[in-house]
Amino acid sequence: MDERVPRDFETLRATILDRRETLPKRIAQIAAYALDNPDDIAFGTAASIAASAGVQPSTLIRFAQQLGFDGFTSLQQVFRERLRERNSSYDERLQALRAKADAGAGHRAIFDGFVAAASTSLNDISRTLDEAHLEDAISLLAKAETIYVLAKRRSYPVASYIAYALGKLKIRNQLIESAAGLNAEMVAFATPADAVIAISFSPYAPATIEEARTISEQGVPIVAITDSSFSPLAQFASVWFEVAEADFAGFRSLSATMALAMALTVGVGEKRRSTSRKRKG
Amino acid sequence: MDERVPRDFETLRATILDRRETLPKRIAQIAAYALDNPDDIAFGTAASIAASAGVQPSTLIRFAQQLGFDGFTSLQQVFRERLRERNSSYDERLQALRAKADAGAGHRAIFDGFVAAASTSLNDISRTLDEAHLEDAISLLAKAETIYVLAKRRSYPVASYIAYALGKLKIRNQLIESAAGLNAEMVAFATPADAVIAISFSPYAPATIEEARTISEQGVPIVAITDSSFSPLAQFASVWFEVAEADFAGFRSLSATMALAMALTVGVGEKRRSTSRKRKG
DNA sequence: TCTGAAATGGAATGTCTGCCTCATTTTTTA
DNA sequence: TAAAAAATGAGGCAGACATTCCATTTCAGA
Repeated sequence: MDERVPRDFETLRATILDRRETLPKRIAQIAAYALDNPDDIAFGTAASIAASAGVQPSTLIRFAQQLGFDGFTSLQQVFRERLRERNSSYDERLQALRAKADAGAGHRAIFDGFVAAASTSLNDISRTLDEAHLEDAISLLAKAETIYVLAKRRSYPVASYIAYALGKLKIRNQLIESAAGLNAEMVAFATPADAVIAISFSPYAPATIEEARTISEQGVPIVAITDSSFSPLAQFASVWFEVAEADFAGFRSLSATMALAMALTVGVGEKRRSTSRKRKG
Repeated sequence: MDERVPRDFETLRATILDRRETLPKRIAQIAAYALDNPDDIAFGTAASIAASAGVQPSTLIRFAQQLGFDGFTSLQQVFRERLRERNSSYDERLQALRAKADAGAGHRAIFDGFVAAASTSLNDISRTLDEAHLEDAISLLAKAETIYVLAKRRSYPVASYIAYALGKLKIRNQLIESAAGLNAEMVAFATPADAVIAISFSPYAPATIEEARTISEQGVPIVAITDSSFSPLAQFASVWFEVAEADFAGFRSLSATMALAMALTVGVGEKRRSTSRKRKG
């Protein structure tokens, strides 16, 4: 192997596309197959890949050598590395991006950081979400006459999207925002036949906590989305979800919370539809 | 292999964690290693993995058999499948999840769908974002005296998060919401020394378009986030970004828009800091 | 402490691997 | 068209592979 061997997948890909025209027929056949089915190259054996691509194993090795590798195995490493890297812990990537952004690597690095933070958060919640809690929360909310949505500051965008989605689904809801200063009155309307979605992360907005306390004392069931079991919200909640959002440049991602919020909202919509069908049927 | 063999990685993971306590010492050692280094299991050979984990190859096979597989190779398939799936086009996964949710596969499927939609959107924007546009937009916004943030309905949550973040960064800003009905007056205050971030997706909220038109006629530069070059927002904008958000169950993800919005916000913060440093120095 | 069972280590085994070689076919060049 | 060069196919080989087997150690219960 000389020094010009493509070591990463993108370079390899470019090299192949570049030489495509000049490659012999069978070699080109493999080249096309390799770019179309990179996963097969990564995991298959020379024999199995050759069979899938409709060539002899020896041709596969010649293809690798033509690209400067010393054999099929070296070529395969590049395809494996690609899967590894794509899949590599987002946490590590996030660390690297943070360092890069700190070093002043430009605005693209900041953007990449936010994307990575969002991806990390989605990954995390996807692994940790408790399905039973999800079912419980949806059942609880589906029974409510009015769903109150409670969140301030950083969590407020999520609340506003929930309110928007509930409205679209024609589910009666009330967003409790701080602007108008009428929160106490709004909260007082809630009865045990209603339900609340409350969202708050550390540092917990005192108003959110206070309103949650008041409303829970009125016997209104609460579904909480928060960030740890020590959260003051957790103690008032009938069901609560722990969502760990990764942060970047001092701002936490909302992507995981958003995904959960939308699942709750649409889940309630589905549940209501299927329940009313049953009643009618 | 009987029918209870874990076929997918998550089930396998759960099974291992479940049995962790009851496993023999060496087997447990491998179990821990496998969950910590899944990539090594996927790519390594029985000998190399055993060496890394500090056990004999035969133990590795016993581990696989204890889980119900007929050998190490079968176990390895699960770890390989995991990499394949993770890497497989999110679009395909999303399609599958939509079908699943339509078939009434429960609320977990809905949640997975929103997570996949968010991931797809993040992937897309990561590939397509124009770095030059990002720089232009940040320069433009960094020069503004006041940043007006303009968005309704579905885009409003993004606007509210931008406003929150700008406030945290002590950047003067004004969120133009529909609630108070004072939009016309607010818009009238904007001068060419200010700037606007406008966000709107199809179907474009008429109010957003109208306000954007008015404000651009006043000579105020606009940074737009929208979903196609046919968007009416694009024609008023000095810089505009095309963001394609995947949708699920009728609701589009906001994750890509959020990431871009935060990059703009924090980018402006950074730029202001470095500019003021230069002025002082 | 003794005894049987379970767990472990390590070498032996037969299969399958990648790669080389050489005969044959196809393409290029004069 | 003939000769040379390149490309291809297919069989064979050495080595690496997963797996099995058996001797030894560790553990549990009486």
